[in-house]
Amino acid sequence: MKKYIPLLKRTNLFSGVGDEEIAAMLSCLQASEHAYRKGEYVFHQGEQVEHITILADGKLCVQRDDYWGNRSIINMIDAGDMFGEAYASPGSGPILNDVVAVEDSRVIFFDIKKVLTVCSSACRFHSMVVQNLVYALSERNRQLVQKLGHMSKRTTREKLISYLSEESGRQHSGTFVIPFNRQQLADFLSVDRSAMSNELGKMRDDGLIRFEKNRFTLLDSLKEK
Amino acid sequence: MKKYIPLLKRTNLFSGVGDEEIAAMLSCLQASEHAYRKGEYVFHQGEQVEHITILADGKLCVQRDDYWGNRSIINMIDAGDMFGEAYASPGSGPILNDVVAVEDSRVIFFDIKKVLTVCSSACRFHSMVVQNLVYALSERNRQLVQKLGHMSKRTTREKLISYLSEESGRQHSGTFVIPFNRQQLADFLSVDRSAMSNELGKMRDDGLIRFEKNRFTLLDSLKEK
DNA sequence: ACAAGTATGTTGGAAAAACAACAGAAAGAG
DNA sequence: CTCTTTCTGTTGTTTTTCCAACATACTTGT
Repeated sequence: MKKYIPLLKRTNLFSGVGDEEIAAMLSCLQASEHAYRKGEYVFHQGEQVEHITILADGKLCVQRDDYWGNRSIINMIDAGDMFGEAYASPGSGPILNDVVAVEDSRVIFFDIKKVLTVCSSACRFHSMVVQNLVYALSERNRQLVQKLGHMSKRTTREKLISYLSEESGRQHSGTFVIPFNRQQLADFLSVDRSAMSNELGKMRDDGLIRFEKNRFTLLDSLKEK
Repeated sequence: MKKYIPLLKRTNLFSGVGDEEIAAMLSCLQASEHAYRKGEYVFHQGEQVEHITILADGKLCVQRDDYWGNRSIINMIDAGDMFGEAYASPGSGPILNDVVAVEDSRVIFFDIKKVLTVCSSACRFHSMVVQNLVYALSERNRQLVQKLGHMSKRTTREKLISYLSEESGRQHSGTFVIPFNRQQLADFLSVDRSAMSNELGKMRDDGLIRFEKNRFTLLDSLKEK
């Protein structure tokens, strides 16, 4: 597990914690790892989650398929991101989504109870981890509210503008890469893929955006809106 | 401020903390209060939030109006609920929503930095409050994901079923009261009010639900879906 | 290089939502 | 109580999305 220390140092959860402390906490928090092939499930909907996890490598998708097969994507998880933290509270109930590997991935698990129970000795940095957890949770919170902002738009075009504008801001550039293919983007925004593809074409014709594959550029005429 | 101790004891944030400790923390966390008339704003969109707050009395609405005047309601806040906690992290940026009193209300403010900085003396229970904060944040998180679940449904009827089913489950009863009037419910689900009203009528005609004013009943024929 | 599979774009018809306008019911103020 | 305002439901029209089917482009494996 020690090979992950450089990675963990750069995560939100262990931000500000030194190498030795992380090494100590790895056992204290009962860290373990597991590899998943593309398409395998890390968590199934309805499952009781008792670990906070960090994605060491690969890419995961938090999604949910309803009874009729309509897929809804909550978000994508990249290397270094934490997930499962929303189930950190006792009595949180089962997870509402599936978490699926969209690339071959390796995941590090931490015992949720150990994280929340400040241990008596050794882990002087434990309280810092708890504080980092607060930060991460509140950030995730704001992300979800932003996503609600996109989804609350009434038309496909408005949803796209809302999402692409946020992504542009987040990446501090008018040109940026999105972590979705077309079907995934449609599932993320809860619209029909073909209709969305159509709308993207119209937006390009209207001189609002440019794109090839996953690289988008917002044009000035869009900002006047 | 001491008059609020009985109320605070029952909040998520101070759960498990005794009267004396709460009294001590009131000054430690620099608690203050403010009253709002119906229609007044507690927070404006774009404002920098530096307090965690608890609603002592009344009812608030977390909402956002876009450029064209379309209103989107994130959630309602009842007495005893906490809000603003998503802005607990430094560098969280400004709040994305308005928080408006929909009834005359009283709000208690706590300095966010004081909550997160464990003080040296006195507050033995401070770390418990931080832990409570983790629980509250993760619960809010799950709530937001549930709301995303409703909004990701494609038709107004599906959104209504999704929301009403959740509310029924939350209140452990097939008959329950929702905290919205029709316009608010429409803004919450991001649909047109008149179309929603229409759909509710059809659902009643189809024998799926009954309702008068804000009291809804889910009928058995709905559960076969 | 080729074939098979996957991703993206395009179209037309069916279904649903948005919008606008209005009528009746309920709530609140004086 | 009466008047005013707000809330809710209804209808018809317009706009948008959904869906299904297909064509083309791109990937991947061999």
